[in-house]
Amino acid sequence: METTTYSSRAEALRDELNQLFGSQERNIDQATRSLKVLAHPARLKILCALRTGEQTVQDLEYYTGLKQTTLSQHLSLLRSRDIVTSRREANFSFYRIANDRILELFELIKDIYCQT
Amino acid sequence: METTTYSSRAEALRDELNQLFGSQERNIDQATRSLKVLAHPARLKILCALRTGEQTVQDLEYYTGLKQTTLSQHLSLLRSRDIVTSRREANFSFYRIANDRILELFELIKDIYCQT
DNA sequence: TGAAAATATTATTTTTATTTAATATTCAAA
DNA sequence: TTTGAATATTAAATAAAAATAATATTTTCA
Repeated sequence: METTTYSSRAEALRDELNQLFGSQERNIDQATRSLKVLAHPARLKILCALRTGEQTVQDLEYYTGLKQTTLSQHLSLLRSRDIVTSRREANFSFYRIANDRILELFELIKDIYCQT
Repeated sequence: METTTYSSRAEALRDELNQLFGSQERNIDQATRSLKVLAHPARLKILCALRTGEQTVQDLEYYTGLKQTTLSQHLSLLRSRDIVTSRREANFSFYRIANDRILELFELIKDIYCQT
């Protein structure tokens, strides 16, 4: 029957293409999860604040106006996706943007959406 | 009382900083909404397919393996955030990446997460 | 030691996004 | 002028993310 033939052709083509960017299936998931973490106003604000260097949680609390517990959850998410890293000194935590690629990505986003 | 003083100082600082990137409040929302739309595996796949030029919905159906109705919704979202544009010819719709900035953003994401 | 400051975690509720399924539109061609 | 192909829209059900609130950890210092 026509429909069966047609859809199996479609499926074959799709499979072929999936194979083509096959191992990228995982890459796409990686990228998706990172982008999801970036895609939140509070977390973008945090990155704005970290743009020029590391900051304490307290500073970030001031910057963002978030309550400690909420901020901490956002930071935890950002850390889990390797967007930021942290170090502890006494009972202060310092956060910074994880690496230059992420900074580059953030700067591009800023350039696109913050035309000065 | 101490707490009141403390928190009002914090608030003042926060307000000052909000004012500092004040009009960016809107920019941050803009960026957030666009990033949210990018942050989905199906929609990233669509962009992969559109990377080299415009495609029909049918082609995208093959590429992504999504059913027509789901794909159409994703395309609608991408269009609503100006990530893609579309044109109609007969009863085919052709989609393409909206502009070079978006393409640039996508390419950077690809570079970061698809180390070949 | 134990109290307090700074930060982190967990559980619950609320909100938002996604999928699915059904239906509608638009256009071409018989 | 109605049939079918291609695409779009809407509504409902499901899943995922966020906010809130309560509590826990970690470290310093009296």
